[in-house]
Amino acid sequence: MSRVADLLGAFDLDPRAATPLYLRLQEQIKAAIDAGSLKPLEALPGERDIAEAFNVSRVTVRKAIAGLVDQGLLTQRQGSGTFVAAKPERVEQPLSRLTSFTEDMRRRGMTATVYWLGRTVSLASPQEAMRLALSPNETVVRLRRLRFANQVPMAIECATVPTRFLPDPDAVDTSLYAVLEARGALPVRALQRLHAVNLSGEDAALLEVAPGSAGLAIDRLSYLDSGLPVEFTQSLYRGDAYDFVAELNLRHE
Amino acid sequence: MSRVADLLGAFDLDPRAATPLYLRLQEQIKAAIDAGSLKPLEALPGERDIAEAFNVSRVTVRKAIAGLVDQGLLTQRQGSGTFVAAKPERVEQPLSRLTSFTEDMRRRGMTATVYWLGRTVSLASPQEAMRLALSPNETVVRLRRLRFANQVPMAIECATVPTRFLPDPDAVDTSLYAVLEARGALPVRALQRLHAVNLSGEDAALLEVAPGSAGLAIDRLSYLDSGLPVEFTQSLYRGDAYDFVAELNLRHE
DNA sequence: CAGTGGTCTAGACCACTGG
DNA sequence: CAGTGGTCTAGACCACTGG
Repeated sequence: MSRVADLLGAFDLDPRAATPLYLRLQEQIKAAIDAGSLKPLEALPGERDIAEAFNVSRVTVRKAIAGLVDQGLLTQRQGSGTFVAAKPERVEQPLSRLTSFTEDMRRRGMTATVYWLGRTVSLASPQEAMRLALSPNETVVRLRRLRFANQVPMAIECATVPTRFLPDPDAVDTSLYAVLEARGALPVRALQRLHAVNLSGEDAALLEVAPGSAGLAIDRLSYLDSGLPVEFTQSLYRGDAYDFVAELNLRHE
Repeated sequence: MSRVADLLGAFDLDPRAATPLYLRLQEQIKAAIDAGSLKPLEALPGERDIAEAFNVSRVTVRKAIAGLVDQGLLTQRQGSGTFVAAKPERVEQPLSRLTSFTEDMRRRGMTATVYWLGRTVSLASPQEAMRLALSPNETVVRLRRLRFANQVPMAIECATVPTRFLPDPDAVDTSLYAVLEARGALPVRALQRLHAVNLSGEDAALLEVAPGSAGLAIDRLSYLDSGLPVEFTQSLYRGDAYDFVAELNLRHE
């Protein structure tokens, strides 16, 4: 038995079969990887050897391999060979997580504290009414807070929540999300819009940076599972102290 | 002038050119779509006609087309023909998509153009070697570009790619990802880190804003499905002209 | 240097489409 | 039916790798 057949198994190449040759060959190779006869980082036989062993043309072998490379099961290096891809090893967190400042800082090993700039209840502004899908005479709670991480001012945060979901602004201590969760109104999805701004003198002073310093302006609109908007938050983060991290994935169509 | 050349433009097929024939042909077809001489839903000339007109083999034509089909720009129907895909018009994009600037702008209905600031090949810096998992004596391609959307400067982008994945910096025209995809090294996952900065005089001048204006600094490290890092890109976006949008989801534990 | 993958050709036959 | 894309062959030369 040849080395190739050893690794990849026997191959029935009935030319009258319904599925194309290259697809059957692809399945063959895939099976060998799944079965473990080809281990991660191990090299496949050369394309010419596979072609000869299975009595197909090299183009057909390449087409079979190309599909597996696309799928990430194999990698190719010119002049070197074709190799089984390394184990995925994902231990990561989900794509994009919706987190509160408090939780975010705790995960980074920092202590989150808050200085209250204001908590008020008033009629929704036309802009707020539109974003939060409210009728014009509904009321909202506004929570303006200065956020610290390890005593360093990090962000100015202004959250707007319909009183329907949060009747009492004084119920919020450090975490708005904790209170919303307790009231059964925890947002599960959010749309976030983010751009860079030069901080005004007033904002810069609160954040203890020079006027005109770069800041990150983040607008966030959060939704319940039902699709109802719960919270609209405008934040200003210090550009020099905050990193926004995201994991992205390629669309699979 | 033949019908094919009419649609796809003249083609210089210097056989000694650095970039492969099929990639140049691919660019040609793409350009015809972008320029509008091939409109959405319109049929391309037959593969045999293209091959004859450009004096290349049909296999080469098919490989060029295959890449564009993968990118979603073309669709093929056996027995019928190859057609320009319908306008993108995606109402909502998936959670977090890994996109190229070119693609991003096209989706926003803007035209992306590029001014090259430099393309070099050199040894990887220690920092680059670490991020891209290279041995210290490996070489990288550095692509420095100024990105425009509708003639307005939007971003300075500096991409670093191991020559292992991109041997020839001149192969990249507008889209690095298109070239990487053609070379079978399309990243499928990326980690992005983003913060606000005040733009230096030099960067501000390139972006046509006042020195010290706020900008968005985005570092992105992209990975193959195998987990191997492919590309490290540092970008500076104009704070006043670019919105970064993300959809977030609550962790499900 | 031998061996690898990367590109390319000129041809062939097939299944399918649509007038 | 002519024309299309889908598959496949047997060969060639290239750039690159790594001993």
